[in-house]
Amino acid sequence: MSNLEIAELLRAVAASYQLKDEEKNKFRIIAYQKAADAVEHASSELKDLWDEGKLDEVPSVGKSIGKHLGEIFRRGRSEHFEEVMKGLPNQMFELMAIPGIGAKTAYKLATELKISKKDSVGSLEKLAKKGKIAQLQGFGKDSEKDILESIAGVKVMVKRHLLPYALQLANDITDWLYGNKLVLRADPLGSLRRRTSTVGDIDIGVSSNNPEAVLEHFIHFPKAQRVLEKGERTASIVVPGNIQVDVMVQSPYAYGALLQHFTGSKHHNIALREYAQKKGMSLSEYGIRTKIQNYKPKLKMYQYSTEEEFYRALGLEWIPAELRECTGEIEASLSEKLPNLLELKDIKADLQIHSSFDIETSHDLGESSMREVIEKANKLGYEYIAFTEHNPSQSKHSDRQVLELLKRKKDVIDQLNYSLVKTVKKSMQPAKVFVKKVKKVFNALEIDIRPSGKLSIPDNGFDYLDFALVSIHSSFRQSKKEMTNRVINGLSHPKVKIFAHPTARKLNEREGIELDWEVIFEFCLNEKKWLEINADPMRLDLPDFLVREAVKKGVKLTLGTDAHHVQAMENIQFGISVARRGWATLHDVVNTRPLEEFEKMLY
DNA sequence: GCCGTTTTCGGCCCGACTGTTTTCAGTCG
Repeated sequence: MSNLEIAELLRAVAASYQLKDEEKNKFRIIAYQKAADAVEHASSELKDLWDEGKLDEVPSVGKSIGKHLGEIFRRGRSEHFEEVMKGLPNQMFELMAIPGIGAKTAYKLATELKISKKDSVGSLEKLAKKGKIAQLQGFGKDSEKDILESIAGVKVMVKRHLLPYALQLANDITDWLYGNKLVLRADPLGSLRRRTSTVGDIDIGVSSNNPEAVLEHFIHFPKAQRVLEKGERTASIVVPGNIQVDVMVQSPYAYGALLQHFTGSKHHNIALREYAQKKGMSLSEYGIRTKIQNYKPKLKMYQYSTEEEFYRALGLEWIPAELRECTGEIEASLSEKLPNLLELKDIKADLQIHSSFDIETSHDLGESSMREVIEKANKLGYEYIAFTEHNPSQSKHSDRQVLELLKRKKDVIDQLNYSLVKTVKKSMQPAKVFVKKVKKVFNALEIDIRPSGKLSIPDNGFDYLDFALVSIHSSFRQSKKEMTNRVINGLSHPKVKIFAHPTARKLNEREGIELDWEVIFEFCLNEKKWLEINADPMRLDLPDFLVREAVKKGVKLTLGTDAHHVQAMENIQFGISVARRGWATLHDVVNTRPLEEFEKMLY
């Protein structure tokens, strides 16, 4: 059972309790919902944790739930869960996938209408179209219409959105908002601000003294397909692709509280409020209510215009948005141990770039020339870069031909380096403005690790390289053990320094490979190998939670864009976000080092 | 059912919005 399936099961159990004995113990319901969230966000498979006896490391999974899950892993089912869910129609759990339908509504619909077991959602849709829902007690024409619209939304639901797409959309909306003079500030918040790898909804905070006028303007966003709700302070619309956009307005005096509230994550906010409560404070998007002795309403509301003030009022250092996932950031802030996170300006090189120099590669070649890439690297202020085309395809070449191609590339790069040295010397003439320029380009290669663990170039091919990256591009479904051995073998050559896009995941397309990360981390640490954070928005690989583990262990990281076109070199910002989400500092990332230091680290 | 910076017992985040209601329940973030 996957984590997602377990989370669904726990939610079903929570829903069952909600129907059966809400009054008796409503906190048990919350406990199951919390456990479901925790399981869904867990960074390891629960089955693996259970195997290792580490189930109690998952927060919100305690003795009781842990015992039932153990039973599931051992026997495939839990008697207790079955008992709790007994007598409830299966269809109701499926209907709960429709936004706006919770446990009680789902139960009512499932029991009072003849919902098909096979396709509950489709069946409900048909009945709604016949007007059957509106006839039920407690429902009406409007709720029937809402349900139909929600079902239509579920049907065209697209996968979660990649960061560049979500950022563009958010920018379009804030531009539209700024078209209204009453908007003092508009900021993309939520998961977009936290820079999660993919984004579901778009959340936007607005500072204004006239919320109603601002919301009225917002719902007329030209691309709005329908308005989900509009109140005094918040409104939600749907834009093409069934993407929900939520806007929340706050006065400039209290805007700091809104920024904090709406950035989340949910778990960070809950933890923060629990912490505040112990200090006699209550947090909301309006500010902080604090207990005051001899004060009439007992609680006095304080407003904060900035987030920094808001956190400070709680006795905390401001926490960077990327860290707000309830994974220890509050404790770190409290003890002034927040990491000094990596920043864009720290990066001195891009360590994965594919040029158009044709060495008849096994996978796609880049589209920009080496000259164009160097020019772009100059603009980005880099000190050095690496050309990392794929290895020449093996099937189409003999070893001798591969060596020939590698030599050709080396000759060209040698020439390039020669000309770079000359221009650097020239630019160092006195009285000239010092411009940071690329001083050296490295001759590297991205080499496939074959299923056997062998690399896809002949051994003497390494003579032509400064260093190499290795990566998985085939047979993604090997067992964890096989895959781990394969990768260790692939990393073993002394000139192999970087394990590129280590999980080989493609967001929205395929899961990553299975690896024994403990073994990989250990190997990298001992053998001085580096794990890449691939900044391609489709990859963002190493994923943030593994970056965090690597950083804890002291494993060094590299950032590379995997650019196949100069434009894509700007994606480095997304790699930075992943590094920050993994608590990485400048010291954890190799290509923050100046050229001379980097060269020393290579050998 | 979970959990511990006053606690192994006694708490458990906080508010907005909607529809069907005559004061609130359900859902969501």
